[in-house]
Amino acid sequence: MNDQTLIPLHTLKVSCSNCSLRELCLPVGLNREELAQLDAVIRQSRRMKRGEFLFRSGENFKSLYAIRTGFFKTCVSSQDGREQVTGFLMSGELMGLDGISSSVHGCDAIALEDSEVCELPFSRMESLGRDIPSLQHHFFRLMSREIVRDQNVMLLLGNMKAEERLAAFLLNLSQRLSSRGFAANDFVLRMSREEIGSFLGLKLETVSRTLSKFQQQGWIVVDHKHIQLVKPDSLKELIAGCAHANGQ
Amino acid sequence: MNDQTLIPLHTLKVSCSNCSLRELCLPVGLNREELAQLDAVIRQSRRMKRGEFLFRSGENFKSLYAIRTGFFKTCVSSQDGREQVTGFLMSGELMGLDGISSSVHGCDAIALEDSEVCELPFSRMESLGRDIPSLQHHFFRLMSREIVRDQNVMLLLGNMKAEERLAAFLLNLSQRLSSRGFAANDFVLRMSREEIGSFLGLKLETVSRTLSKFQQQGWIVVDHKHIQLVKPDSLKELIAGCAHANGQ
DNA sequence: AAATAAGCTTGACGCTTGTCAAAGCGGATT
DNA sequence: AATCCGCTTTGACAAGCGTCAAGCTTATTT
Repeated sequence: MNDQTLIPLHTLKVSCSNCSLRELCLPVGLNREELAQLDAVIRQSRRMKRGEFLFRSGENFKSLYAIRTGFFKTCVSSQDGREQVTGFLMSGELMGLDGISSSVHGCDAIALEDSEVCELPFSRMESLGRDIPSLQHHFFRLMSREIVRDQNVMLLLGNMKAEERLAAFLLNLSQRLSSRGFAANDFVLRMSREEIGSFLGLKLETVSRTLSKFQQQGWIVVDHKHIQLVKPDSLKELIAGCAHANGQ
Repeated sequence: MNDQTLIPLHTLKVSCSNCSLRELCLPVGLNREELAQLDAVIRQSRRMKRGEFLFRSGENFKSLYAIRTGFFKTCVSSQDGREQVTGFLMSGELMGLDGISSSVHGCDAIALEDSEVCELPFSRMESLGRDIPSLQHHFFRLMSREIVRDQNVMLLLGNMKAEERLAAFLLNLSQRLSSRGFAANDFVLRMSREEIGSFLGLKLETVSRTLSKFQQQGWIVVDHKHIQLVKPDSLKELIAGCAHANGQ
């Protein structure tokens, strides 16, 4: 349900020298001068350890963050300690868009593995957008894409049963990983069963049971966090009829 | 969960001559020339009958629509006929933001009562934004606000029980109506029980039963679509601890 | 005005999922 | 290498909500 990358990452060389994120999540089609302007605005990348907060709900919003490498979750927490995971994000995806509306971050962003992000100071990106129309348009598209993603999650949470939710979740991960050049049917989950459950509106026991059920049916192989999709088509059948549920 | 109005509507006179929506959902702080530019871009208002589609999922996206008067729902429909209502929208609120990402509308927008909307051609708004920074910033804020709203709905669907969902729903409607100058505790629902249920991830019978339960407890009075909140504080207690659930 | 349809309420029942509990496993730490 | 702790799995049971069905009210049609 989350893929904000416009160009396939594996087709590009990532320049590690100065963390210019334009290869990762910014549009192609800029001329040399525009790229130079962009480079001047994008800050050095920041390295993060697993478990570290990139930002917290309530902090002042100044920047968007693009994931260079690694894996994050975003979540809103309630006063009594319950947390709702609102997304799992991987390389090339953007975090912090919800902070623009009130100049305060509306969620926490937490690294689920050692990661590297690029900081995009928003007000400078905004003014750069006025000089570079295609950049401005790209930001509107990114924000709209986030809205579409969220609506798909609403569909999932409002209409689907546990098995359908988990199938949609696995297929979405698979699709996003494969678009980044990783194996589509063999991957390692970066999040716990509890975090999956929070995202899908299920309890961790239900997640565990449902994964076991898929395995018993020979559709997947579960070895702790290592997942293999043996019969992805069976998973797809499960969510056939649930439009849009299979990611974008 | 949805209030995209930046200035209280009831403090403003709505100029009915030419549907300039700037009073409704566009920012204050523009000078005379900027307002003239805006007026040139905003199209005549369009009147709609109850049940009419403003746009449909899959249609080409060209414009955003601001509600001048009336009430809408937006929903995504699945292939097998199930529908998920993704929002209920009232005057001053904006529809169509999800279409920017792919140039195709991602949901249906349907009038729930006779309504009037203003069309905002997006590409012209986009270029106008480059000339008027505060307008550009306002659009980013509107889109971000929609993301925050959607995340709150995810929290509702993922974490809350039927009673909590319905309490949050009623209080959110109440708050948005009162910010428009209507009574906060006495209003008429424009949507059916089934549509409420679709939005809240519940079946219509559960919506009906839960409303009856609230009434039995003396918290509300239900007379078909006419709702009175007798003890709104009791509803608020119900969702205390569900952060952000009470709208923005 | 009668007839029909659509929406709403309420009850009985069953399924899905949550809750509580116990035990297994693996990774981290010392 | 041994111990501890967190995560996961699995079972038994309960609760909440969905499903099915009947009857009701209101709105629409003829």
